[in-house]
Order: sequence, then C-alpha cells, then structure tokens
Amino acid sequence: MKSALANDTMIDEVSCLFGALGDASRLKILRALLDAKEPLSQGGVAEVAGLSQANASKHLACLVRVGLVTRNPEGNTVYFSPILPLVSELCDLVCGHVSDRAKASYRALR
Amino acid sequence: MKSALANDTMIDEVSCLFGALGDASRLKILRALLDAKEPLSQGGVAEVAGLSQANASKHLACLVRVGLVTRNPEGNTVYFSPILPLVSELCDLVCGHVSDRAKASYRALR
DNA sequence: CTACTCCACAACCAAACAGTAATATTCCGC
DNA sequence: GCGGAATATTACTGTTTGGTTGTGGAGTAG
Repeated sequence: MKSALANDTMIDEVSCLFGALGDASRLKILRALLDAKEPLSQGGVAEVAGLSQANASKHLACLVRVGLVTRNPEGNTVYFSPILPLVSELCDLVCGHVSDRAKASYRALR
Repeated sequence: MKSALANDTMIDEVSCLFGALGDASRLKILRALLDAKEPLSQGGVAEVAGLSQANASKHLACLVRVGLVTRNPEGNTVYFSPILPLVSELCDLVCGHVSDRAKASYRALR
C-alpha cells in the first residue's frame, strides 16, 4: 500500500506539524508541559522553558494551531496541555533514534 | 519519569531531525522513497518528487545528515533508502493525527 | 581521449522565521 | 470606577533557509 502521505494537502499539513516540532524553543515548551503532569499557564511555561512572555505566547499559539497542544482559558489565565499520547510518542521515537545513532557513532570510534 | 527530551543537546538534535521533516519538499522525497519499495537514485527521487537536481541533492543531504535516509553510492549513481521503521512510523502517527483532526473539525461544522 | 551521465557544491536572491520591545486587551480584586 | 496581573498583538531586526543557476568532479561507455 501507499504511504500515509497521500496527497499534497496532507504533505502541507504534516510539514506544518513537523515544522512546529523543529524548533528548540517549542521543544522546550513541550518538555515543560510533559514533565509537569498538569496543565501549565502561559507564564508557567515561559518560566520553565526560559522564554520571554511574548515569545512563549507566539510559540504556544503555533503549537495550538497545528494541534499539538490544547488551550484552556480560565478566567484571566490560559492553561496549556500537550496532546497525549501523540506528543510523547513522537518525542520518544525520535529521542530513541538520536541516542541510538549517538551510541553507534561512539562505538565506531573505538 | 522525565520526558525523553533530557538535556539541551538532545533538544537540539531532535529539533534538527523534526526540522528536516518540516518541509514539503523533503516529505515528498520521503514519500517517494517509501512508495518505491527499493532504493532510488538521486535522479529518480528528483523526478518522482518533482524537484530540480540541485534541490533534491541538497534536501537528500539534509535527510542523510539527520539520519532519516541512508546513502549508498554504486559506481556513478547514488542510491537512497529511508530508515525503517522510523520514518514510516513518524509519518503514520502524524498523518493519523492530521486526518483525525480534519474529521473532527468537519463533524463540528454540521 | 572524448563525450556523456550523475551528482556535489558555491554563490546568490527572496521569503520565512525567531526574538525583542512596546503596546493593546481582558480579567480580577479592591 | 482604578490598578494590576496574564495574555495577545504589532512592528521591527537579524538570521536562517528554500530554490535557482552555474560550475566542477567523478565515474562510465565508446
């Protein structure tokens, strides 16, 4: 059977989603949300991830837009949560591959 | 336990890998490699994906650099293959999520 | 050696993007 | 109402990046 990348609109959507994951600041945000077992306010995210307020706002908007994070306003503050298990599975897959590659290249040097 | 995004070098590596996936041309290359059940030459990739020769060369180099594609020269031509099952799993995960979201937003309009 | 094919690389341009600073806006407590 | 806290948005800047064109090198057949 054909790959899941059926048509070109799917290609565009998927590239947007992967593109959202392809930035260190946004990954720090996702790490903050994954490590905290509860929703975080935007301020909390910014503090844990080490980003300015405006910067965190922009990156969170991006993650919400592509559907990796949910946005939940309560009164004055907005709480964000990662989409599970999608986000953790993606990170685990890629992290596993990265450390495997690192191990292999380490062994190759001995 | 903590997320797999342990430290900042891991964040950088992972963002590079996701960034490589976050481009429509590179996804078309991966689709070409996944659909063809055999290694493709660079020219074959460029033709199937609809890219110029130089462009395909650059994108393929990017995919090889982050470890999503293997490079296998034979005589004058270079053959490329996707890293399985990593690439197909990542695409399937994200494609599934994208079509689920599309279905949900469709239902929400009725 | 010549001609041809396949690929890599450099230089360049235009578009996209991350980050910042400053300024709204919305909500809450007083 | 007023002031403050939390978030969104705008304008701007510097950097990055995708695409093209052109060129050069490596391999192969004649």
